[in-house]
Amino acid sequence: MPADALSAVFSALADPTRRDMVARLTVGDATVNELAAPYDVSLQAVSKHLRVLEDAGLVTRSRDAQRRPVHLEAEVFDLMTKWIERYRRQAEERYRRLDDVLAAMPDGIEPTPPRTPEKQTPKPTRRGATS
Amino acid sequence: MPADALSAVFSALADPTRRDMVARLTVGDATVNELAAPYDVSLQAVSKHLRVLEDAGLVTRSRDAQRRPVHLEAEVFDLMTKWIERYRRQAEERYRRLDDVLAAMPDGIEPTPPRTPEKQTPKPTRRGATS
DNA sequence: GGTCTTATCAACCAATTGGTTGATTAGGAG
DNA sequence: CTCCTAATCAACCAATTGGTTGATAAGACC
Repeated sequence: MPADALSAVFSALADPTRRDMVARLTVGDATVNELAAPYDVSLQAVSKHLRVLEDAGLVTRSRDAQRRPVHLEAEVFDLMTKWIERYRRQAEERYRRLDDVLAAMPDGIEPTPPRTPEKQTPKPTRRGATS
Repeated sequence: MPADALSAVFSALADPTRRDMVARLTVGDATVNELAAPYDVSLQAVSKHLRVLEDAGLVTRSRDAQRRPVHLEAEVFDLMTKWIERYRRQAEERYRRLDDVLAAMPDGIEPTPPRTPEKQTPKPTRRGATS
């Protein structure tokens, strides 16, 4: 039940069984029983997994008599993809720039290392944990 | 400590503080103290977060006197991206096909709904949980 | 040598998680 | 109405998680 959406999605997919169910659902909607079939766990456990996926917005459930077909909401993937790509690109960009600097550098001079040496932010008390 | 790499990565990024640290590290390597500065938690807590990120292969730590600079390993992102893209594409492909079928359909006939109606897999006992 | 800084290890704690079993709801079939 | 099927709710349990404090290790500084 993490408040923010991104945490919920990552957390939901951190479980191999749940990832497996998502994979299964790309093939088409399925009932809880159908989803449970491959796994050696109780139906209730599967039900719980589905709730996690639902809370994360990865699946929705509709109604068909006493069955509750589960449907994959692929759009949520975009949330993750965006987050990942953003920082991946940023990190790669950084290396590219660093490589350029090193390449352009005449041998023997000190390059001001990329380790962010400057500020040390004294940071107030903190130990008492205000929140 | 999930055994499989993908679970470890997803799990590591399921925490907003840890995602934040990853974001910070795209700018450049940092020491534990530098990483801890923005957060209102103990240094030990940050140390633990870093261990989770390290176990997931998202960061590595080197040595610089008594400092342990943390370095982002952006390649691991690919693991996730691959998994996500695979199933996202699969899901989108499925809808595309479904749309085609519906579009090609003359009005008024029963389209065999996309809800995977066929097999019901009797599945043996199961309730006793063998593993 | 002592002491300050940087960081980890160790024990503990409350909350969450993934699983269980048992009871219950909801709807179709006899 | 009674029974069967599909699924959820509820209570419980062990393991994991994110946090804490206290002690310790490893170097630099004087």
